[in-house]
Amino acid sequence: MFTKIHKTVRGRDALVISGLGSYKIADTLECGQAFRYEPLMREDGYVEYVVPVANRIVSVGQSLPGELIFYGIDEEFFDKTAVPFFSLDTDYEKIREEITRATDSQWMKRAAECARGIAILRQDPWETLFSFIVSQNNNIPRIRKILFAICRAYGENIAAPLGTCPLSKHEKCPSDSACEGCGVCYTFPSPESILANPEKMLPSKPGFRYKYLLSAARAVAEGEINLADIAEHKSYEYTLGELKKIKGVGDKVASCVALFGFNNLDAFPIDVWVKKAINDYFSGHLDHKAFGKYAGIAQQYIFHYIRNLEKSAQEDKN
DNA sequence: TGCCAGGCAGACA
DNA sequence: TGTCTGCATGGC
Repeated sequence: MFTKIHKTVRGRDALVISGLGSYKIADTLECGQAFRYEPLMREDGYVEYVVPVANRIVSVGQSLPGELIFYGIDEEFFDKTAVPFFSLDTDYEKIREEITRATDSQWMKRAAECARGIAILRQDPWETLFSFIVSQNNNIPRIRKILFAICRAYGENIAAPLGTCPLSKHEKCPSDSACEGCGVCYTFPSPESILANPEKMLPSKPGFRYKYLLSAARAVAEGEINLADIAEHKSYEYTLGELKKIKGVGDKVASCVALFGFNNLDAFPIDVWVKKAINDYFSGHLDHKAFGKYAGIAQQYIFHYIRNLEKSAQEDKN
């Protein structure tokens, strides 16, 4: 269990959380499960990110694994909202050991070691659903770009009063009136606001996904699927079945939403990267059920590791 | 310049 | 039931 201490860090009031095992905020945010975050600082082993959490701008920094520094949030918001969002109440070190024990594959053991510190966030189900529809046949930088543009088009700026967003002084956010440079400082558009003016999405260039985003907005707004009911049900199979009722949502998107939006840790999304890992390192077959209720976390380790391997190989080539 | 990306639906065999 | 193809667009 973690401990909380209020103190001044880097000249700012902060809530410092210790005892989080190997938790790494950079790997957790940048491992492909979330798209709306913005790195604010990376220097001398210190990283800091700005993340919208439940319509508040949260600034979180880290110098040491297992210790997070939250700026500008009160303890009540931390306990009720930040703890579940960042999954700080889950012992990922124990889960990682369990996953390592469940496999004979040395490659999988290395993947678990490489991904040490990654936690599965508990994101808003609607935002996760919308985001992973955008992710179809797309790359992460472009997914972020599209989502940021859509948030700017529809969302309400939550940086008010002006200057409360740390990004307002950031080079990526040159605006002196509000945070118009990125999508982090905006609320995520509701299904109803999308339906009220769907054409506003078009300048964000969602491409062929436009019709799928509309069908998702319609399904949620008109009650064909009930996200609160799915969250209450807590079963992966039920979540998958409900989400796949939406035109444009297949196994991959539905299982990502189950994992990252509904915390179904047994979900096992198979995308091009995981498929490649299974083909190259598991002789074309991987029984994910061997990882039991943590299959989704094992999947994220595989995704993270294979992408890092490919990235290193590419850097060696250049 | 061309390949590819956290896929999916529809056509066809 | 399984395989193939078109879809929009831009990152690399």
